[in-house]
Amino acid sequence: MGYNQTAVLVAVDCIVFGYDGEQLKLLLIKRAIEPEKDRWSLMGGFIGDDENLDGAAKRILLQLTGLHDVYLEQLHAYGTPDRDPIERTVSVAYFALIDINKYSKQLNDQYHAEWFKLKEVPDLIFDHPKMVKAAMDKIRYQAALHPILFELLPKKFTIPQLQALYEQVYDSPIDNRNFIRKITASGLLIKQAEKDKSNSRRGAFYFKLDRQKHRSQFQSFLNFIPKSIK
Amino acid sequence: MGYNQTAVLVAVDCIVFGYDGEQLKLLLIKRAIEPEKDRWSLMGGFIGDDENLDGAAKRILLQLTGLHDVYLEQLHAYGTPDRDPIERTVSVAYFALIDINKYSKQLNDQYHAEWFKLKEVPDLIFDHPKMVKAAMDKIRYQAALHPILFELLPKKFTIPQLQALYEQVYDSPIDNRNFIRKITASGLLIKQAEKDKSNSRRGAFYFKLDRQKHRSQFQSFLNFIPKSIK
DNA sequence: AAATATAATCGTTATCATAACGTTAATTTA
DNA sequence: TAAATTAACGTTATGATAACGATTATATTT
Repeated sequence: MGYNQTAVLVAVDCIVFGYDGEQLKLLLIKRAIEPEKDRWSLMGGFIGDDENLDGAAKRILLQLTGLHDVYLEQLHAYGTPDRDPIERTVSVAYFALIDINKYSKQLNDQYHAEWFKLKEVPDLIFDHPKMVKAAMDKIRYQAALHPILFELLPKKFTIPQLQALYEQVYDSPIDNRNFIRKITASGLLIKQAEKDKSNSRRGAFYFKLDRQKHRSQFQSFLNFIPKSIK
Repeated sequence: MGYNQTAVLVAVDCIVFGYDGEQLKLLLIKRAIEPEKDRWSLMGGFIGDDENLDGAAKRILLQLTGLHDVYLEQLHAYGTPDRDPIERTVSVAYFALIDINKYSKQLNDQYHAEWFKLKEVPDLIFDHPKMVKAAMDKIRYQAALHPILFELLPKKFTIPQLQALYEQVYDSPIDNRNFIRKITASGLLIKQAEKDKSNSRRGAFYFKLDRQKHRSQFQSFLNFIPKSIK
């Protein structure tokens, strides 16, 4: 029975991005097993017998963050024969975007997970650096055309927070006046009465995302970033 | 030794698109083995022990078309547990864009390969219909932003051929005068002295792709399709 | 009370991309 | 020679956008 072919392990690795309103960060764990024990690594795991790839990614993300209903997207499959020195493993990478404030696990829990600023990511095992770079490239590409970055924000957020997020994703300053105009023109935001006064004297209004419009306009190729960046 | 996990088969499936100057087509084979023997299928195969995923896709494409140096891009990994009824197989799908005229194998060779017009694709096995749809969606997305469709054309081609290709990809008519302007403004084409007189009385000039510019402008988010389609 | 820091609003302009449509040119067939 | 067919060039109005300037609001610090 079967095709009489060499079977290999299939794993899923998750590149988890989070934003705390100020800094865009990457979630890493300290690898618990040999080889490369105690080095920093993406969270991953092998697929289960009754699980599809998306399901495996969801499960791993739940284990790592305690969160259901996270924005998750398949990135790329990696299959160089020697990418794992112990046993041949094909890895399907996923990236996730979450609101750090929702992150419910204790840091330094069983996985010794930690958030790293994007510019301070440590050395990673295997081909994980390549995965992280590919994920950032994809997010930049996607965010230029679709409103995905809202997935990183809490339910209520301010425009300065939103703008800082875009500026970090593109590592580039954005004109505040044009940014506001474009964002408000998109109709995606609903202004709240309340203000966030933690970061300024005047205070910045909170906004909520119009989920209805977000869904319906997701494919509309909105350009939220200035051309000069492209 | 090893991680003591259940191993599965990993295959690569290729969605091969071709253009003959008139029709955009999909290359399919008649499956030679059980299950689903003699039904139409994408060309696929299992990864070799010393092969990475891209390498496996290249090898399969060479077997099927006789071509090296084909435009090939990873599309998506599919891993539903029962997608292959015989043995669990994770498949990494790739799509390829080739000039049909370069296709060097005899049709009805050992794989019983045949070209099908996109609107006349037969029933396919397993989740191959999903893969074909995903590939078309991705090509439409990519072609709206990058000049990938040139990969489908021969060295020398005419503007009417190019336009017909875009019209088929987007299943939508395009204004010829605006199309020409946009294409010429891109600077990607080099006009030849010779004309193709097979399809019209006046004859259409041949053009060649400026490979240098094609490479350097590939990331420049050119919009070759009218907004109305988006 | 004045200075200050951040948020938000309103406005201007030059440039560019684009859709929609009209017109002319070249060539072969009837 | 006229008709038919396809290719190629031209015009214009509209909208998006980047890059600026200027002003107002708010509450804290000096």
